[in-house]
Amino acid sequence: MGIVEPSERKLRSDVVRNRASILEAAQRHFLAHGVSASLEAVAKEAGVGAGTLYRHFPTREALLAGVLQLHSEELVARREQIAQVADPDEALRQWTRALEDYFSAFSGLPEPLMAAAREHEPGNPLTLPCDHLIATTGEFLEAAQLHGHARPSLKGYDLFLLAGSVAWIRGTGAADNATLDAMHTILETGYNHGSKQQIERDG
Amino acid sequence: MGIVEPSERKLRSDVVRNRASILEAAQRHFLAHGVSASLEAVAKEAGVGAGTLYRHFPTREALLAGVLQLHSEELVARREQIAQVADPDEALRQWTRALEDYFSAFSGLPEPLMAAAREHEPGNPLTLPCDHLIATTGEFLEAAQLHGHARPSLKGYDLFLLAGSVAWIRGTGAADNATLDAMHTILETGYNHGSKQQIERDG
DNA sequence: AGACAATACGGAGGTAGGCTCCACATTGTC
DNA sequence: GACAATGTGGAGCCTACCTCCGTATTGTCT
Repeated sequence: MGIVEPSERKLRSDVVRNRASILEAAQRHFLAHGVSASLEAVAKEAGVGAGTLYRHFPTREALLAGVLQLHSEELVARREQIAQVADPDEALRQWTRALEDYFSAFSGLPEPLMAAAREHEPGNPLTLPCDHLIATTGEFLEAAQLHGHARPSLKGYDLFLLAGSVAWIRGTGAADNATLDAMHTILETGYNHGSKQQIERDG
Repeated sequence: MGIVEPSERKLRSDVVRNRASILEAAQRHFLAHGVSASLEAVAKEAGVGAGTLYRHFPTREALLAGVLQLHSEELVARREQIAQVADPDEALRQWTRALEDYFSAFSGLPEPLMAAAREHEPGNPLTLPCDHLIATTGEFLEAAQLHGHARPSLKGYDLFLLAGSVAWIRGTGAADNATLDAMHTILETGYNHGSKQQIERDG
């Protein structure tokens, strides 16, 4: 139906070179200064002008999405691996931890991610990956609800947000490892309770 | 030992007038645009120059602390009221909700608050109120640990951060009421579990 | 190889907000 | 009423975001 035109013209070499250079520099700056890093500094470090950066990535979110592409692929790999786990409760636990790690890649990352999950406009380049993550969370959750101990009333979105909020706390630097452990324990106890009693009754 | 000089000179009338005007305008702008509201806009609305604003409140945190003063007093009143509740679990629940509401006064408020709780430098004017809130949380928590069902391993700081992270989610607008309810349920289940079993065993 | 058209580049420049500084105005006191 | 202390305002500098367009680079076609 639609006219398909896969690379009607060959990509110019400077385009791919600059794009890679920008992504590299952005990754470094986001790591060092969080998602609010100066885009002008990124452009300078990438050796391109501001205009070039904004042509490749019109918004900060677009640049973030580009940098996160690599991380997303890692997360997909981890998903496959976790899907092999027999115990659905343990799988859900591992997935929520993986999600939290993904959110914690850069300080301040949860903010644009949660915003993208909220506003379902197709304009935001982060919306697509977010929806994918929410769906995957829902799959692990449903398995744990059917054959494990996960609270039945929950939705994948709930756990998605919860992972985001813990990642946010991590990003602020306000929580040391002991506090983080406490939060994980509370959360995992909380979302597994409710169905546990039923199972114990049925068993 | 120290030289005490309580109001060596009478406060100038323009000082108190401007201070009040600034706080009023800031309250409005923080409400409307979150804690990142433009301080120049605040100054303009207060009818003062930028210099005056910055002399009264050298940093955004100082201005925030000023605006939060009123809220803090409300929270103290609520604390007194909650302290009357007989059931320590219920008291802890109410206090964490009150804390969360306090954090949710302005969009983006949890960020500077958590930062102030982390860095224990006396320079930050938000550190003092934060420490107070953490201490109060610890008191309610200890009561619930001794005579209720609260998990023994927890610290007041853990629940403080948890309340902050839920408030942060609220501020993003990513969570509707159903999701917020789910998060509260998970959290309250989670921080009450662990001791519950001991009590049931003892009972 | 050379020329041409399409495409991309870069940085100047406009906008906005944070924060400082100091000539001037206001205020309390004597 | 005069004087010293104190406060005021906004001009001005800085940093960052983002756009625009004259110029440079690249791929293609002959």
